[in-house]
Amino acid sequence: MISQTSEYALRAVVCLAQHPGELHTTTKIAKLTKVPDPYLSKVLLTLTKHEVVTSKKGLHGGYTLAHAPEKITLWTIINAVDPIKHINSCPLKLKSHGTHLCRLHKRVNDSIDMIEELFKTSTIAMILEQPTQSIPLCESKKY
Amino acid sequence: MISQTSEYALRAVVCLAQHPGELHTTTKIAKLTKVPDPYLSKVLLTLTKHEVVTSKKGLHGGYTLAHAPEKITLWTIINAVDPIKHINSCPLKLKSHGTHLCRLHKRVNDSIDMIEELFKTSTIAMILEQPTQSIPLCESKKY
DNA sequence: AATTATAAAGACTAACAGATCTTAATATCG
DNA sequence: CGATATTAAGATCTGTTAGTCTTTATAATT
Repeated sequence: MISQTSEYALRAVVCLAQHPGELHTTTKIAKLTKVPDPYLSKVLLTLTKHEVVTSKKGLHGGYTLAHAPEKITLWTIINAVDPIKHINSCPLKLKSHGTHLCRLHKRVNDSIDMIEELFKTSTIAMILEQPTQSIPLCESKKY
Repeated sequence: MISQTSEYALRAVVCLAQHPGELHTTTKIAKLTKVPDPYLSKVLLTLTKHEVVTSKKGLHGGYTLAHAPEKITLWTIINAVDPIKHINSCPLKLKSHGTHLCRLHKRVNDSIDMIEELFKTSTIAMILEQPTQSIPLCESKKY
């Protein structure tokens, strides 16, 4: 339902949010999030371009969040790496439907709208809010 | 968000539902739904195996719905060709999370649950209910 | 029985997402 | 300045999904 890339991006951002202000190298994030290191570097590059995270090059460089966790939604992240596609016009290209979807495509698109809305109203801060039994990315109860 | 294959399957079933009782060949459905003919035959095969449609071989054969449109939901169809995968346990395989998801994966899985629920409560009969401005698959107002 | 139209099945190809590897650019530190 | 650790960028490999093609099995008609 959501792509592997999106899942990885979410993990990376959550990881950075758990250590506010600190710079993390790709390798470190990769280990903490269990994402393949070289692939993660691509994902982080995309997140940088979309200004979800900021990067610092060179020795002692790394990544950090570009904004406060309250300002970053799941949608921001997903949309950066793998944008949600809405059905804006008839997939069959029927002229008479045009932008006025039939019930079938309306219904499918409604579900997409619904998910997008949920993601837009879910901030990283909410994800980090204590306490639940499981802490994102962490094996124990502390992080 | 939903796969191309699912979209094709939905179209095919809607198409059959619009002509109740009639047998349709793959080629005919392909034309009406604008789906590539040889690929559609694969999709229809899957739908047959999941008893969404029934097939009749040989001369004057074809496909028809296996059940009344009221009994077939969008979920039935999507689940047959491209099942919705839920997050049942921690994608990072963290032992302490196990089946108890953290907030991140809970939130993502909630969205999947939500979509599934919408699809489960959407029948083909509802899709065909008259009238809206656009009739599924049809260019004009008549079918 | 022969012919024909059809679904079923499987082999093959193409495109794309996911994942890896290599090199270049850049910043820090001694 | 030179060495080093890091991101940036791009080339390449791989596996999956989408799409095509060919052959086989089956049923109806003549």
